[in-house]
Amino acid sequence: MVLIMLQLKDLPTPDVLAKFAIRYPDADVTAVSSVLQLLRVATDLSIALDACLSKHGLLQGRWWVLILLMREDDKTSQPSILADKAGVTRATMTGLLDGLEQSGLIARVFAKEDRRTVLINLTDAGVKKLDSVMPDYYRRIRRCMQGLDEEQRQQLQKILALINLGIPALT
Amino acid sequence: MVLIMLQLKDLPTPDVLAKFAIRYPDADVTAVSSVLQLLRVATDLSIALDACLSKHGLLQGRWWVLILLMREDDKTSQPSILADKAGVTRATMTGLLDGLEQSGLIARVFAKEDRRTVLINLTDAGVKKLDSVMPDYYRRIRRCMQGLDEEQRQQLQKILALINLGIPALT
DNA sequence: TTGACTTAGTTAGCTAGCTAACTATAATGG
DNA sequence: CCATTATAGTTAGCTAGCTAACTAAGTCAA
Repeated sequence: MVLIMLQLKDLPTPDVLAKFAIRYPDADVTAVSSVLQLLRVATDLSIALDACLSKHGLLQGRWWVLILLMREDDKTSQPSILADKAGVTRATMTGLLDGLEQSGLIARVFAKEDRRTVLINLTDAGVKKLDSVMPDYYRRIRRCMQGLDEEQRQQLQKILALINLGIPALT
Repeated sequence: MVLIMLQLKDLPTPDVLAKFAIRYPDADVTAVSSVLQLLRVATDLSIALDACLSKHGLLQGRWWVLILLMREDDKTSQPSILADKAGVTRATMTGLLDGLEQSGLIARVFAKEDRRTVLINLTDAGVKKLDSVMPDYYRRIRRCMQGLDEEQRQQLQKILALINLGIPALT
């Protein structure tokens, strides 16, 4: 997964927003500030999680591939399926798998029935790597979210679902 | 601003999360799913906004620089200040300004009092460009957020502020 | 006043995404 | 049953971030 946006260190103050709202009357001030804050917090979260992964020698893209493989009962999948699930192109997946194969965390096996397809297998080393990363990762998420009670988490998910509904209106 | 993360097309279903929670008892299921959904929605939002900007021939980084300049009363700033406000390195800002200068949207002027500093000025063409982009951008944000009433927007901002407080605990 | 340090900006080279073009294999239909 | 089309994966080259190293200019203190 890869979200691209500026870090927005300098969110507009209410008076800056008001000034822009005068010049551009279409501006919905609370909508804009909500969206910007959402992007800002998500960016900071993503950067912090990246830092956690890099301590374990992983990058977000590669780590996500390991998780997708771990979800499979036989710890096996295919590049095209992994690309769809991770939301990257097949070309990008080729690169991610190259890195993981070099580190010995996955193995490429050619399929017998269809010689076009490659089976991607999570190796024992890959399982071991995830087993060392995930507890740390989950502990950090827990600590980060401990200020929110169960009701607030549900509110957040509901609100995010509403925003998600509105995203098609953007394009 | 640039947020980096996978697209997470395939968020874990509750039963996948539960399976992982058994293997990794530190997992806080509602915390993890909230964080992942937050990253997912923010990613989709960011991609949709990028698409909007690219229709106007802009990229997010460059557009953000124009906005920062528009906020200044004299429509002028410096590369280092812009870099800090945008949350990018000075090297990155050099590249962004190169592109904007080539398009004629900003101009570099050497300062007289300190010959190290370069003054960045938003040109008339830059103002015109923003005046054509911002109304469209604001209209889209409005439409995207129209499903949320004022109370929900406040709830969102409050919850995001709480998460933001927890982010230092991640590192 | 000159040598060491600081600051502003740029350049060079790295990364991990992307698209487009390619090879190899399989499926299909006239 | 062979020509066309579709599918799986890879390669090549682009982009916009990054870090590290650099130049040029200003500051400060012995």
